Amino acid sequence: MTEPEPLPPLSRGPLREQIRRVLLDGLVAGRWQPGERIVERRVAAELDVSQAPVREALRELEALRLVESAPNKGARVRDFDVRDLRESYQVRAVLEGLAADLAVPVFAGDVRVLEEHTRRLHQAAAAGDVTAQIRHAVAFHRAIVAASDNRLLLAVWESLGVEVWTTLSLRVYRAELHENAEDHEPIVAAFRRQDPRTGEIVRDHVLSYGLPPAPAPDQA
Amino acid sequence: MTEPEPLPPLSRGPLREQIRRVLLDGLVAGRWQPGERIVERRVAAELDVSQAPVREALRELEALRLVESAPNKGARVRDFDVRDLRESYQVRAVLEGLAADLAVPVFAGDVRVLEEHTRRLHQAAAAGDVTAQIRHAVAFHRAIVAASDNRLLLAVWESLGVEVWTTLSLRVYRAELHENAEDHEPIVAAFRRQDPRTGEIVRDHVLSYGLPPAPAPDQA
DNA sequence: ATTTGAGTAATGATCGATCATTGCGTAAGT
DNA sequence: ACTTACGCAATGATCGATCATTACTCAAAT
Repeated sequence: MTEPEPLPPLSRGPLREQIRRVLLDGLVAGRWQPGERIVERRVAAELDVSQAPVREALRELEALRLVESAPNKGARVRDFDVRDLRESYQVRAVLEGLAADLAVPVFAGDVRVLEEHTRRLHQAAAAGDVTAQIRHAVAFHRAIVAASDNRLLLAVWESLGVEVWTTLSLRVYRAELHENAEDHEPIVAAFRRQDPRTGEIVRDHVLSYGLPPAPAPDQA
Repeated sequence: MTEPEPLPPLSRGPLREQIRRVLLDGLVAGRWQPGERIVERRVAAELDVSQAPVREALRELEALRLVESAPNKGARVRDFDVRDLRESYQVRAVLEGLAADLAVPVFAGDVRVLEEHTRRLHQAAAAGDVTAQIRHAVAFHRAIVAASDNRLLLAVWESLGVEVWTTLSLRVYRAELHENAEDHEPIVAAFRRQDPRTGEIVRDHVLSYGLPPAPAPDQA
């Protein structure tokens, strides 16, 4: 088995997953506006599939809180607001704070993985690739959660849909991109020296994302 | 509209919800054992419904991590272990800790709701009704999370399925029932005096649930 | 003009049937 | 005996059609 890529699988995975991706892309691209309905049959016809897998895909989007639905009412795109972002960062902060505390002994000072993510984040920033910046910043945070060795914690964190929400927050109301590489250095350093306050540091780092655009620091 | 109860609705709500309840009850009652498969068609035939709503109900159980499934493999009852409980309490601890901090100014010292839950918990304990104990203890914790006024936090907490998991943990391996009423008094008191350490107190309280049976306290 | 209610189109919820994958038993081949 | 390939039953995934609820139109009644 030395073949690197057998062939680009024309249709990989269950249908519902492909549909979910299409819907996700559509939401991120703004094809459906907030408040707009997503009609199961219309999507099904458009993708030339039946209603069933579309339903299932919509359920997954509902779990990500990207759409909301009531019985016999169907799904509609959620109308995001700043409150959603604040709530998200509050929850992320405590989750990732816990993850960091749990991850410190797991990393055991070996932070090469985190350094690699930071490096790519730097590269993306230098190239001005916002999408890649988000992707690598999220990967950085995810690596911490994954290292916590708490499966539930990882599952809950994934259910927040951090990458999609971050992307959307940039699109919907042109929020600032907080994820700059420098901010992650202190975190890497904390893990490197196995600082008992690493959780606290990570928590405050995430929490700072949800804060107003950063007050002018030129006043003592 | 003064009629108190028009009629006990013979079949309320969407089918999938009724089915979900049946499956939940079955799991809690031990009708399906850990590791056992739950076959969509068999359940459908047994309840005289079609496969579709059963599928949807199973998806919800999967979200509660009560069953696990892989594509084309179907669902099977998860094989819970102590690790699951430990993970659950760790996550609950930070979530409810955050909720408590957010809820302090919301309660503003008015803890009548929490007192009521505590009172009922006492009653249930006195009556030896374990199920009611769990129900009221969970309601107590849920009240704190609900008071946090963070919708995402509440949604994430609900997704943990605390009540079902607590009940199951008693059934599967006869875990101890930690939820005794006295333990909740310090929490109520902290909210009453709006203690800035309330979050910390709640966090430690929840975390203590996941600890071993409590070491003998007779040694200084 | 406003309200009420029948009628209807749109669409979610559910159904019964079919397609496709998996698991497993069985037998030929070594 | 062990391995491999074939065939079949079980079952998840998907489909096309039907049922049931909702949202809406519009006209008659007030």
